[in-house]
Amino acid sequence: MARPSPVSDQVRSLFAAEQKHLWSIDELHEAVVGALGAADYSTVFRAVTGMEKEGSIHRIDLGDGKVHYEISEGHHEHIRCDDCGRVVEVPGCVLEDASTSVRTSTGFVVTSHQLLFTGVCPECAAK
Amino acid sequence: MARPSPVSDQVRSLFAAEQKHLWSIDELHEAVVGALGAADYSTVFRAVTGMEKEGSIHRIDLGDGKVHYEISEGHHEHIRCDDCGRVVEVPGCVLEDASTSVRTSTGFVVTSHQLLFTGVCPECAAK
DNA sequence: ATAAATGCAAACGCTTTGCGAGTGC
DNA sequence: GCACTCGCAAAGCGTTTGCATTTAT
Repeated sequence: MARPSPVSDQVRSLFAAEQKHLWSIDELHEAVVGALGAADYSTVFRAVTGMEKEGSIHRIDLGDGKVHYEISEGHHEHIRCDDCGRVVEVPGCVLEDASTSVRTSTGFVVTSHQLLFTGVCPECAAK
Repeated sequence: MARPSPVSDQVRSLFAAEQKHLWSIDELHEAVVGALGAADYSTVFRAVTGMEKEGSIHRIDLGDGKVHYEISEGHHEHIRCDDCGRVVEVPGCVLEDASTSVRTSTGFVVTSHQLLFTGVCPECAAK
């Protein structure tokens, strides 16, 4: 019952690929165009929002006015360079049992979290 | 040399007030209009961006597409209810010495961070 | 006169949606 | 024929900016 969907498929492959883990819709669009020759931004957008509803990817807000998406497996945090804007993944979860302490202090049951460090990357520090 | 600036002053008072610590530009605008009778959104916007440059307030991104601002003193984190969207401040910094561990794992020197928990607030859990 | 604060309106950037056309099944 | 994907274009929405006006010094 499903028709071939080259654009959506390509978006999925991009997320599945190991090279990059954090994508803006724009970057995805560019990559899809590069791979398929042509693709519409809105099609990429719909593929992405579909995947988000499925739960296979989720939004990451880097505070730069653009929405980013990341594959759901392997939760982790990010750190962004104040200078060049580069974003790097912070291996491991820095917040192991913070949720219980948050629960006692606020009464909220923590379901998820998103942490963004900012700092200066080695390259920028070297300048 | 300075002219009276009722709008900017009002914005500053709002941040100085203890009642609310997290403001969207929209909310600030509404509050200023309520207090002064009239004020332009762009004027509030300019007051806010000025304060941000001064360093007296800083942006907080709650991932809802709007920019929020918060007074700089007393760094802390936030938790937002998945259900009703309510945002509550998490007392204390949950990340005491995470920065050194981040530094060893990524090489970045951490200058700041922003953490957003999401969860379910007591009221919504009661439903 | 000068410089600052403000209001108004339009531009902008990115996200989101409506709709019609194309196409496997 | 049907359901689904796609492309195109426009609408939204919040942020940002240009410009003219007002006003205290």
